[in-house]
Amino acid sequence: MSSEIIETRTRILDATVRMLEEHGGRGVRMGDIAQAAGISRQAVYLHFASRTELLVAATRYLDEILDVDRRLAPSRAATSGVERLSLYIECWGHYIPEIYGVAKALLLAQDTDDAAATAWRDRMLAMRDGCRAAIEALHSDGTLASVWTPKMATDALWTMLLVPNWENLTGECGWSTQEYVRWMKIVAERSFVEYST
Amino acid sequence: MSSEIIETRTRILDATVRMLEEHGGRGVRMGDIAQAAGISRQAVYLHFASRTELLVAATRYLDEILDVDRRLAPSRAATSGVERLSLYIECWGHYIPEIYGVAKALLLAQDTDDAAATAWRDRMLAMRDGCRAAIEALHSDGTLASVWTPKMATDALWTMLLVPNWENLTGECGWSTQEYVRWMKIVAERSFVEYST
DNA sequence: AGTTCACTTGACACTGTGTCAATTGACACT
DNA sequence: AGTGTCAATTGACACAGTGTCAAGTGAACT
Repeated sequence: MSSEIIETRTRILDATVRMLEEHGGRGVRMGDIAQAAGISRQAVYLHFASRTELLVAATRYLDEILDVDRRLAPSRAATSGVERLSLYIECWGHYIPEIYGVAKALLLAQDTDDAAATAWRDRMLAMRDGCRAAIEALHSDGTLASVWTPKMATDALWTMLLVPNWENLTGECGWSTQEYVRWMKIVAERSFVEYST
Repeated sequence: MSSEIIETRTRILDATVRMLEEHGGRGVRMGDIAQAAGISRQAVYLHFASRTELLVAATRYLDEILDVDRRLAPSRAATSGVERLSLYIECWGHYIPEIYGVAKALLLAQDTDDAAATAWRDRMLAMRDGCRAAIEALHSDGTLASVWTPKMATDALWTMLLVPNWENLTGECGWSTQEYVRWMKIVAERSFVEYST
């Protein structure tokens, strides 16, 4: 019976991820998710106290499925700062499209819900750590361009990698994920790596 | 009497701009604006058919007051591509904080309203033209870095200049507008201008 | 005196979230 | 067989904010 609880919860999370993915994170209501999970709208509230809580849980659930840690391993194993920067961008750039639906929904929920704003911020701060690590690696290699302090370079790189930029380039500009990754690498290397080698 | 119509309309627009500026574009309701303008909520609808229409009108009104064209003159008068790029960033970077409240409100309205999305997109496309002009200027100077096509460089510069980036750097990272402008100039020059001169 | 027009007041429809209460149906324990 | 538990169901409702509608007020123009 306790396995049934888990099962329904999982079915809701699956439905949430699927629906958000399908609709680009926009206009998916609690009732739609419930319907997709084959239960009543009210039953969703037996497992998640609010829409935001569901979205946050879906984010975590998706992270688990996609195995973020494994994906980040190559970047962590890099032997130079330049390589680390490049591999981190590669990893994140391919990750965004996979989480986009859920991420967008959380991003939109921010406007009306403080809990959603906090959850999103936390998530982005975790991503910032990766940026910091890459910049630190450059710094200790002595290859961080001298115009930057590590803190400022981290902020700048972090901001560039934020979801809305990916959204604009792939949506409005019609870029592919490949092109996005290539762009980010070029901009980041030219901006943060000292020319002279 | 026709001057009274205009007066009330203007009073509403003034109130809208003021309220949005004060509250960072968030959580300002039709009733709040009406109250600030000294009229009833319903009276606002006598002048603007919807919240979105009011926001769009407020944007135009603010553009008029701030005299965008005059501000852009120095950048248009630049004698080199590099100078034009730098002056355009300077201009836009100082413009964002002045329009932020209204811009944010329109940005938020996008989620629920297609008309708002279109209005915002148009606005951003106008800004993109400035980016294109700067990149073209580099290109015809022969100083556009060879990794870029003009179209891709335009997309990339445009995306970097988008409001959410300014928002993250000044909000989350605590940068001043000065620092933001300095950052953008450094990143843009290093990214788009050929080193060798 | 009568018309026009901006504006007011008050009521209401609509949407989506979240809550509450009463009910059903399956399973487990005795 | 009888009882309790618990997930889930149904239906109703509160709440917020936008937008609509109808009737009424008051000042200016003719």
